[in-house]
Amino acid sequence: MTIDEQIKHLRRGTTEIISEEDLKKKLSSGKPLRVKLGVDPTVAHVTLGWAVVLRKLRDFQRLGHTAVLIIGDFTAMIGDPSGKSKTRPQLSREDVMRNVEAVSKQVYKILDPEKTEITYNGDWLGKMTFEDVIRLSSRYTVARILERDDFTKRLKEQRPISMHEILYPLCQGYDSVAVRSDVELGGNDQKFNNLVGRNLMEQYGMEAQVVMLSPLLIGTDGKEKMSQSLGNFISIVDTPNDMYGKTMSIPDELMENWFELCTDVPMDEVHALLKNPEVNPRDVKRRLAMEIVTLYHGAEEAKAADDFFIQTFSQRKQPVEAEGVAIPAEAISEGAIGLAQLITTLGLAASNGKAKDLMKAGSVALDGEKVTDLAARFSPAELDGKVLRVGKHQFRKLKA
RNA sequence: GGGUAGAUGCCCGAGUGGCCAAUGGGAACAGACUGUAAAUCUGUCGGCGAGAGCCUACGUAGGUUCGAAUCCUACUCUACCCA
Repeated sequence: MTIDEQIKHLRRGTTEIISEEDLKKKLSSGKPLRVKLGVDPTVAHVTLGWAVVLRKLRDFQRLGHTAVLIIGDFTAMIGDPSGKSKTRPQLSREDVMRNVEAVSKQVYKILDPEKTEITYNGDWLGKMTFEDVIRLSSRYTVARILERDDFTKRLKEQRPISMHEILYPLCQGYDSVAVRSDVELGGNDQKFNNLVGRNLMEQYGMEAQVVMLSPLLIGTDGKEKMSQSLGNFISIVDTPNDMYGKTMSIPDELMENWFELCTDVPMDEVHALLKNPEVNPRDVKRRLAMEIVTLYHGAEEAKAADDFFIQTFSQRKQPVEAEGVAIPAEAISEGAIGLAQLITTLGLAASNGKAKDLMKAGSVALDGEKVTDLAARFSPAELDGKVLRVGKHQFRKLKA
């Protein structure tokens, strides 16, 4: 691939490259670049939104470059103020470590472990003395920090900005210095932080990193950016059916964006599909869902998820194979089982009250027959082999 | 250091002695409709309970009262203004 072809390829799913000239220069040098990505361990899942940048990172790896993942174990204790109108709660060390463990496994579903370096920014940030911190802070001015959108906004709205939040961009910027990054990837909301990295590197006499920004993926609610705190996310370790189903639930308008950011389908093809009046939008979305499931679970699972969806949602049939579960002992009292208890203990509803609400609403069925009698009780033998449906989505084959 | 305002359910936000498990909006969940979604309409939306009902909740701890989210006292926390 020529340099221009490489750049064209890398440009997919980015909104801004600062600067493309610099990137070209670095790529032309022929040496493997160190491509930095900061990982925020405040969450326990790699979401599709996050996968956008991870996939970009993988693109670099395929071109022979090194991925430098920085686990922000230290910065997580501050909480990135990006895009937040509120001060974030600070996480405890244990929470952070638990997340790191979960996340670092998931990351390799996308990245090539051979070309990945994992570092923890606590290794350098945690060792700084207060004097070091003061020296670092002296390299930046308050005015420049406050330029940041979210700070400006909060200031104007008279909402609080804590001192530690002001230090956040400096910490992240210093990470770039510490790992000597050539390129830093990030979501659009990271622009400010990443640019601070560029500035600081120059201050420390290094060549400034190139900053590549990707748009934020809108979540399944179609409104907010995908994030775990909002619950509008798809995890890359979701089951194929979940992943597929959640994808099908996104608003139509999001499809193009999701194709670009979450799949490798050529955009010409996507546009053709979307423009063709003969094609049912539902089927375009099925294609999208299949592509996504294929990436994380393989083509076979994707096909199965598609079949499952068509049967249970479009045709409203019971799935051929519902997930089997044993009837938990806690649900049985005096030899019989109340459905509400069963639903709750299986985790299909948050409480008995909720389970009963669902029954009243007619959304609970056994083998296709609605059960609305709240007092009804069943013996384990009666339930054995039956398929319990709760809502449209959830099916369980019961085993006594 | 001085002053002012405030802390209510997932979020916002009403309530200012009994009619309050707490108006309203949003979110969420379910039902109908449908092309999957969206939109729309309907219902639900603290816990336990088949139900009657019981329990727990309005920053924390006490107090007044037959009765408090509402009054009093102390405390904690937050924001803003002045220095």
